[in-house]
Amino acid sequence: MDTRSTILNAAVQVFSQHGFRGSTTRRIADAASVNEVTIFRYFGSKEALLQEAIRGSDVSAFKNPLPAEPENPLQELTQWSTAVITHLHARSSVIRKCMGEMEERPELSGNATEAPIRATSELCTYFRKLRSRGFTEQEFDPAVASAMLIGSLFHDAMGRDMMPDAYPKPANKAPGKYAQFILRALGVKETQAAKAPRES
Amino acid sequence: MDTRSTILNAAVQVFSQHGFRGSTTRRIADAASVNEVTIFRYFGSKEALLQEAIRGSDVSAFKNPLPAEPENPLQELTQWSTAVITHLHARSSVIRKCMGEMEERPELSGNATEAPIRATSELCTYFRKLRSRGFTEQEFDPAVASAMLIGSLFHDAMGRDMMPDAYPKPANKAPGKYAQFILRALGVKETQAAKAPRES
DNA sequence: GATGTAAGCAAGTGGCCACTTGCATACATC
DNA sequence: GATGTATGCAAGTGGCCACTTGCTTACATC
Repeated sequence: MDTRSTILNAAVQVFSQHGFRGSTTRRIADAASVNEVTIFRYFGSKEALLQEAIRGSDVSAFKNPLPAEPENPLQELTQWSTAVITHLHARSSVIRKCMGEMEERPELSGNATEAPIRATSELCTYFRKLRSRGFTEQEFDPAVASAMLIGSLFHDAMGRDMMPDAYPKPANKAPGKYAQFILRALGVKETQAAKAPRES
Repeated sequence: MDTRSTILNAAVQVFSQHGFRGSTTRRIADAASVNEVTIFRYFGSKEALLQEAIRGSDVSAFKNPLPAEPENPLQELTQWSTAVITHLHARSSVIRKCMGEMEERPELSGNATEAPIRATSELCTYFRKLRSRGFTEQEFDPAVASAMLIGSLFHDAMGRDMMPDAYPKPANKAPGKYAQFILRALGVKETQAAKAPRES
């Protein structure tokens, strides 16, 4: 890996542990096993380095689309939720730091909102499709359903480490339970969702 | 108000804007309109001041109990959710900072987890009571239901300011919609919940 | 072997920070 | 009027920080 990317990776790692003010150029240099001066030669300033490091990091790069045509809602939604929660949990430190610093330094983590917004709207169209394809038997507001699922996944990914008793166990089954709960509220038939895996 | 509490309040306010490292004693002194030296005379160190300020602040003091005996689930849950979301939203800056700094400085915001844990378990027993009193017509896991409602409220309170389009509108109706959605998944009769307000 | 480039190293600069010290002022209580 | 207490003010100390400068080393390419 070349020096530039080494520094960028180290910067993200240090930032996720210490935040902006705690990410001293010395610490980043040490983490990258690079001379401190090299940082300034490449990026000019700490500000510029961290901006590039975080905006360029994969914090906001979540690519795990829901199927365009729903076939087995429970399975599809469980899989998607699991992917989302895994993604969020793996990045929980950076996300927490970004949330804490966003008001003070919006230019740093400004793009952190893109991913959740996209995920929510993606989920929303999936729910609408469930309805138009006749999977649901209840009236519901897709915006509410998607905000709630995202909220549950987010909350779980951020908080479970600190307060494990506040969430359903075991952790790896939780995404499926959230998905199932949502589908029940939409009136998606249990059988249809439960049987399908055997067919495949 | 006496000098001591003035300083404590100023400390919380500065912390909520700048985090621990950004809360310089000079800034706190200015915010409290007090000489910087006075801070050290009262608290000895910045660390001690912020610890007392945050642990003593009402971040974790949420007192808004659910009724011991459910009568009108939708109304009760809506009211409770509204109170929770209002409380969280009013303190969102401090909460975000605490979340970001908790790993690095657990002694500072260590008690921040108490409130959500208590709220979740309170909610959980309320849901159990709904079931044992025959309000529900579906099987459900109360732990999942409560984690999801808390998650939705938390996510809304933390994120709506930054990405208003990812949440149901209008904001003041959202808590009721979350509550209603949950109750629907539990199979609590719509009529019973919807009519009740007119009876009172 | 000359030249260019990437990186290290040592030292320094000015600024902010937590915290200390010594002294002055105001006020209240005896 | 003396004493104690709460606070302000000015100055300083040592440390860390972002950032700069000047020089050196290592390597690759011509």
